[in-house]
Amino acid sequence: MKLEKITNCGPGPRRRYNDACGAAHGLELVGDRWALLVVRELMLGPKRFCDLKADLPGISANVLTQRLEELEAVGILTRCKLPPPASVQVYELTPWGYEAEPILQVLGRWAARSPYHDPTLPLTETSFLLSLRTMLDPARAEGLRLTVGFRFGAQAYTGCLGDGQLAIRRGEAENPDIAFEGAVPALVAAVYGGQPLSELEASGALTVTGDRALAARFVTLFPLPPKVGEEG
Amino acid sequence: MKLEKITNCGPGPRRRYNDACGAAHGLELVGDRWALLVVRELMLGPKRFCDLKADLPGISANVLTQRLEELEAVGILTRCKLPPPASVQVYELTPWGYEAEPILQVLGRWAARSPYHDPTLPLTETSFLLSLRTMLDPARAEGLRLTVGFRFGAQAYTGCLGDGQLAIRRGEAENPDIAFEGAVPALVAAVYGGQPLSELEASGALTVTGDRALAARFVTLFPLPPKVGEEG
DNA sequence: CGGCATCCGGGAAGATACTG
DNA sequence: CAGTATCTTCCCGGATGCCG
Repeated sequence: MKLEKITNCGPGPRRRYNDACGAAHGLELVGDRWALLVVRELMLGPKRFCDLKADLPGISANVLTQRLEELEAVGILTRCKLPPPASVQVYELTPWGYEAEPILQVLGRWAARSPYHDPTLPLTETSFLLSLRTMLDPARAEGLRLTVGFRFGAQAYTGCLGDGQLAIRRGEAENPDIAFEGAVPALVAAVYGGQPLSELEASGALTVTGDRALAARFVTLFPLPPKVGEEG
Repeated sequence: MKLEKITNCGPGPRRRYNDACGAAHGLELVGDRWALLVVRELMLGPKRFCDLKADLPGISANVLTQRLEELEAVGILTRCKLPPPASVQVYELTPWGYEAEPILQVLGRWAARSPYHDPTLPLTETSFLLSLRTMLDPARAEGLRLTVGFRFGAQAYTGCLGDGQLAIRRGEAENPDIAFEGAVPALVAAVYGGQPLSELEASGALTVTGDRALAARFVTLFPLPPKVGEEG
């Protein structure tokens, strides 16, 4: 039963598009419901089944199982065991899987202009950090080099800004120029809501350490595109 | 019943992702089966229902109706009547809808590296011409300015290459530097298969007019990305 | 003929319970 | 924790028919 699934890579003949267009093939690869969001959640590094399930509220275990099988069968991710003593099974994107990030970026940038986009919905740590990479304005970041630490509860991330790009990895920053600690919605308010850092700190939602003027500038580097109908 | 559909824009609550991530919202907008391919087929200008259905082999009339309703409800396309004497109803992308082209490009470029991509499947005129825009290598086109005519049976298209970009519109070219006439697969063979124009002309599959040396250079401007596993 | 509604079968998605 | 089994619901795709 599992062997059958692996041998027919991708959807059955019924669900193929029979179209040489690359975009059509892309939809066969990651166009199934939840598939691209699974890829998104793995974009900052491997995760285990339960964390994926927790970070994709609404997905059911059997659908997640099926998507992971399909994405593995076509070479977008691999199932691997962490070395002892962890020895847990995790799912990790292949190099080609990591190359899917521009899909998330272009789709996200375009959809952010939608009148029906609701930015008040919940956001995972991964998708917030990826959104920073997406929305970073290279012009505003011109000539700026810095290391930034993020801490959301237990998990820490490190961002390195330079050459108009923002690299992000899991783990504590070594000697960050600035660091943020708090929940995702607080950082969203600062970066996308334009709420002053001082207010968020006063309310206890966010803790900022390091060069505070630099932090205030950092959160302005990520302009949202104008909504449809507004000038732009 | 139709009003219900229009008032709940996008999928029902069950099928929403409940995720503020732009990519997730993008999937709610164009993530349904066939939706993005409908957008693709409209990318070079408005089309009528029957032509859409013919250009998307496999889609059924009711699904096409449903996708057109949904895409109209969220503002990606509009249903409009051509002026008399044509007076036919056509579907046309909104300006925001046309801005979805980079999604097709990024998805297509990424999926072209897939080991399972089958370039021998049929390709519509629209998706072939869009693929030229996608795959154009600005470095190879450096300093090149030309007008190119395409004719596939009844329909003609005009391409304008300049500044490392290729603009394409429907209609006969005025004074093209080069022109191709034939079926899509013949042009595919020339551009992506590396088959010499002379061979294709000898077999009668393709007719080339204008500056033949320029035509031979033109078809080399669209390199395919390396497959996964090959260097690149 | 173009556009759309209706009905039906198959299959994918979703929810829940259960197992190694 | 990492899935599997089962059941239900809903969507997709095909066929048919209505109506302008």
